[in-house]
Amino acid sequence: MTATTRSHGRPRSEDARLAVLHAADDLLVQEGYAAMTMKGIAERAGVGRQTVYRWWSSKAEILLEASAADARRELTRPPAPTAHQEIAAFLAGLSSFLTEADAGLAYRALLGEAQHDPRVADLLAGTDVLTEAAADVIARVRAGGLTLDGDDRSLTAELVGPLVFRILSQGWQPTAADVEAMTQRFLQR
Amino acid sequence: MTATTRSHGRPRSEDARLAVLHAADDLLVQEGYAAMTMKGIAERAGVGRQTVYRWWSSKAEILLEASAADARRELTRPPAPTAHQEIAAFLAGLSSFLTEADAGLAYRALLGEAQHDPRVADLLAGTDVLTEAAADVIARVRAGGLTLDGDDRSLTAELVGPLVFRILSQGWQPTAADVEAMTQRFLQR
Amino acid sequence: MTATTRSHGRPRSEDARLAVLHAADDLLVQEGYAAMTMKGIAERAGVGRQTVYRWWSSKAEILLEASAADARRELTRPPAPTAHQEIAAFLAGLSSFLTEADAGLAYRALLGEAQHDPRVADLLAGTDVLTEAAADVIARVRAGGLTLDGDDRSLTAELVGPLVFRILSQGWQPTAADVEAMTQRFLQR
Amino acid sequence: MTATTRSHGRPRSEDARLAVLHAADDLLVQEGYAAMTMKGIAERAGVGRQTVYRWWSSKAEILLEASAADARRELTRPPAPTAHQEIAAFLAGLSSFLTEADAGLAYRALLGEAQHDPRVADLLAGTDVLTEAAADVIARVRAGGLTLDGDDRSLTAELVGPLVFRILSQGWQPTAADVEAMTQRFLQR
DNA sequence: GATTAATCGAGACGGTACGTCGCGTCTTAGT
DNA sequence: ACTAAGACGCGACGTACCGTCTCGATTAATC
Repeated sequence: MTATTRSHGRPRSEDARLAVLHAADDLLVQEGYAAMTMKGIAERAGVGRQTVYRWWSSKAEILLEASAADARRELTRPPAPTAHQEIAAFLAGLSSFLTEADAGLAYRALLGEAQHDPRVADLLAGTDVLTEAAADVIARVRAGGLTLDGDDRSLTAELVGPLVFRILSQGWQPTAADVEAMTQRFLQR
Repeated sequence: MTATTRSHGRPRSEDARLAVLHAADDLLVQEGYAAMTMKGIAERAGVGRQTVYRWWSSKAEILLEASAADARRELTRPPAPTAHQEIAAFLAGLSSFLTEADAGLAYRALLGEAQHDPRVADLLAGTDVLTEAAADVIARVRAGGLTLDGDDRSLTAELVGPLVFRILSQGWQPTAADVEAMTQRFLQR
Repeated sequence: MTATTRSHGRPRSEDARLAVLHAADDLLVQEGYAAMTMKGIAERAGVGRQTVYRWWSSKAEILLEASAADARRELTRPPAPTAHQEIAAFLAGLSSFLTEADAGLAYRALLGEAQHDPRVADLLAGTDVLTEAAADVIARVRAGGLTLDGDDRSLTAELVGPLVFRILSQGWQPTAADVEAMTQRFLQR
Repeated sequence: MTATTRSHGRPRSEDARLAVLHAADDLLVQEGYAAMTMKGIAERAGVGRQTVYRWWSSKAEILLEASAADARRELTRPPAPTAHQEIAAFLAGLSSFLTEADAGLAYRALLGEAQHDPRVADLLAGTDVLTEAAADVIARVRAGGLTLDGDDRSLTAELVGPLVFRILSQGWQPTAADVEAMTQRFLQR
């Protein structure tokens, strides 16, 4: 498919691409969101500014590309024997993802930006890693024999919504007991 | 308390204060978050920029002051006879608040900014109108005789979290049937 | 006249104005015309870029304001007893002005830029210090009793044109003898 | 000499060379000096940028090559019977060359650039078409029997300097009467 | 005819200046 | 003391052009 677009000209530099993604991630983690400017990213990456603008149209796109793979990996847990363990492990992972992981910081920044900028909202609505990961867990639990009524969308929202809301709005840091309680509540239906 | 500090000199202008609050709200609603700059607010309010900085230290403070009262009013519903109606009315109101109301737009903007800026996060953690309104509803339902196990924080998060998450992350527009389903799910415990 | 425009707001900073003019002159002399960028001027002057753009619309305007007074001073010679001495002194001064003086470098840069940019051409056509200085000399010589036929414009062009042309196009460095010869030629009419 | 260095490999494309020269000229005339960029020339010529840089090291070189032949042709007049006619025709031609002709525009641009850039100054000092054409006229007039004292350089500068200076510095548009007057002045020695 | 080598077009690369905009501060005159 | 006005130093914005560097494709002279 990309082979059809084989054109002349110097090919895109993979080095530059990776340098930009790493620079964006580093800036976000080390200097904070405000310091993650297009100019700053380009300079830290040792890349021309035009090169950044040529391939990404906003900070959000860079951040999404920089963090999506990490986020997916960090939100994925090996299968557990029981539904309870499955859910509990997922919620614990989600909690540390949102409060500690670099990719989680990026996810929160993206979700935040989406409230300001409709273009980012569209971007995020297309590929929401968090919802995807939750849907996977739901599917695995169902495959394990447990009956859960409700459509997938609703269930994923019920699984992650309460935890995400408390973290986003109150900066909550859930304890192991909190996670256990949430797990029981979720399965109590 | 301000009365004790009555000093001589020109008193603070209430006109200027209201003009700033209205200008901020108008800009957010009509021009979007990006256009809601300190400079723009001052100009639209017909107010000196220093006057803005003298009384508010950030856009978030202005927005909070401009929208908190409206948000509280819009999220408050008259008591309903049954717990089911109570919850359903609240969720319906919350849904339209977040997707249609000006104050809801402001709330989302604040929640978004809080993911980028710790100072805004603190501001919001102190007075989260959404959590407060949900806690009121929970209290009313309990006063109505229904037993709900779980602490208030957990219950409010379970009440609003799923809906809020789907709206924030996917731009969801819940239908009446969706609200009814969520209500039943919440009460099914 | 400016008193009528007395308005509110912080008044223009004379420090900033002078810093910009000196920075422009320094850059031109020390680093060359190519280094005399708006950005470079602002940085060397320790001034915001907006401040430069607020008061001058182009490098040419800055350069004109920075060099006009110096140019006028350097092209003005004390009255001499004879017409021959008057002309010779002026041509010698003009020669060193164009080939050595900082203000002369600025004048050449402006004249050069005028060939590229009609706006600079208009600027220069309005106040050409070189023509003015030559006209003064012509007037003094006439006041001294010498009859010179031809209108002022033509005479000034005949006085300075040959010398200027050779300097601009060939980078000529006239000797004392060259100046003497030009003087005799000019008066030989 | 280039013939001896005939190596194998693809030979230089004459099409590309002409396309570049025409593109440069077109851009200067139609869009102005500021639009005559290396990038713009290459694009308009339908030529790779490297091809331009391979054969010319600056815009000035392109412009010189693009305009020199035209300039020479336009400044050359057929011999006239009298010295007066010879000079008058040359000055009239020079006037229209500088104020109307495309090649004249290129010449002025080069002369202007030479005031900013020493490399262009050297380029122009080597082959100044205007001085050459004037020298030819002087030579013809002398061959016609008229005695003109002064070396060639001085005479050519006296012939063209006044006119060129007024055009370059004031944007003068000489009339036929002006040219006639200049002619008489020049021959009045 | 196959190989070789310099050229061609295209276009991405790291840089840097452009002119604008918003930041938060400051300095006026006026109320 | 507070107000509106507006200039200040600062720095990011997104764009344009700089001159260089790969690419695949051409085009002769040489093998």
